[in-house]
Amino acid sequence: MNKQSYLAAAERHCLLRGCKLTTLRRHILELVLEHDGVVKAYQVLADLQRERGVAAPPTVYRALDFLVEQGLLHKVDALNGFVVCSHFECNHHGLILVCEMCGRVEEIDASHFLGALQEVTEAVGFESREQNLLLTGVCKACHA
Amino acid sequence: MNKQSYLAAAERHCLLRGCKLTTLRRHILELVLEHDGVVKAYQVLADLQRERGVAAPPTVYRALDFLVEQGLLHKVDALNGFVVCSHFECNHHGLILVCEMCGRVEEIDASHFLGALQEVTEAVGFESREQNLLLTGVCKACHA
DNA sequence: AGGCGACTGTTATATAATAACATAATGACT
DNA sequence: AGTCATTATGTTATTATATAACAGTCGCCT
Repeated sequence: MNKQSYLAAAERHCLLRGCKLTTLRRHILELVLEHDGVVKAYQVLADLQRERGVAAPPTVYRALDFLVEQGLLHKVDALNGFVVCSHFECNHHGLILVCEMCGRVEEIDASHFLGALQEVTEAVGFESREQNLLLTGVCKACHA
Repeated sequence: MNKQSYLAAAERHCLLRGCKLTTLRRHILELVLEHDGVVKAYQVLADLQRERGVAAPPTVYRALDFLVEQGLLHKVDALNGFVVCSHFECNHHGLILVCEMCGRVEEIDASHFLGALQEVTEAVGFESREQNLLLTGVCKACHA
């Protein structure tokens, strides 16, 4: 999916959910899209400053948090970063594979798995929040 | 397992692996054991300072990194914290459940599961590092 | 117009982690 | 014992990540 159609889909997605993809938020989303794979908040901040002059951390963090909340981005805790979600429209449980070498990200659907996972945790009385799982490793390209 | 036998087991573990559980590292491990669940590096630092006077972040981080490397602790990225590993002796693939309410941690074995997960990732040519998975949610006690 | 709610701007600060270099302890070898 | 290399720890400073708190703005509703 190219950036334009992604952004259009994101617009629709927000409309459906009754939330506002404002100019700023859309701008931040575009900045994230400019990069392959995982992007850091302060990288986005730098990009924003380059295009717009001054900008402070909260501006970026608030927008990123919004985008995560709407399912448009995932937060990658292990790397203190963010990555675009490629299947925000389907109700999915993604498994996010992050390459340690190149930083690129692959998101595969693992709904059946994570469903089973949920059963395991429920067996011990633990109610896990819906979330995406993340694995780090080495991708096909870098592994060769 | 109580703290004393845990520490004794940790000693053995390190001996077997040919690495040194020095006084400092052991001390840090004890400090982590003092807490239930997830502990933060700066909390450990504060504990250490209380007992020993001055101490700087690298002292703590280095020890924590060592303990993670030896499998005695897990790093909990989502919370910027650390938690003791309760099964460092068996070669396990743990699934770590962190309660958002109380911060307590439950580690269950999910080897079969994570083995299957590995197959899925290999199918797309991704070689995932051995790692423990972590889920956040609400534990039995807090859920009631 | 006025007021409400949301979004955004701004300043300051809290929290987390590491770089770089100095010193000390350990162990191997002669 | 002496020396050398290696590992571990101490120390200072800095970088990186994230949030608190408050001020201003904008759109929208009545």
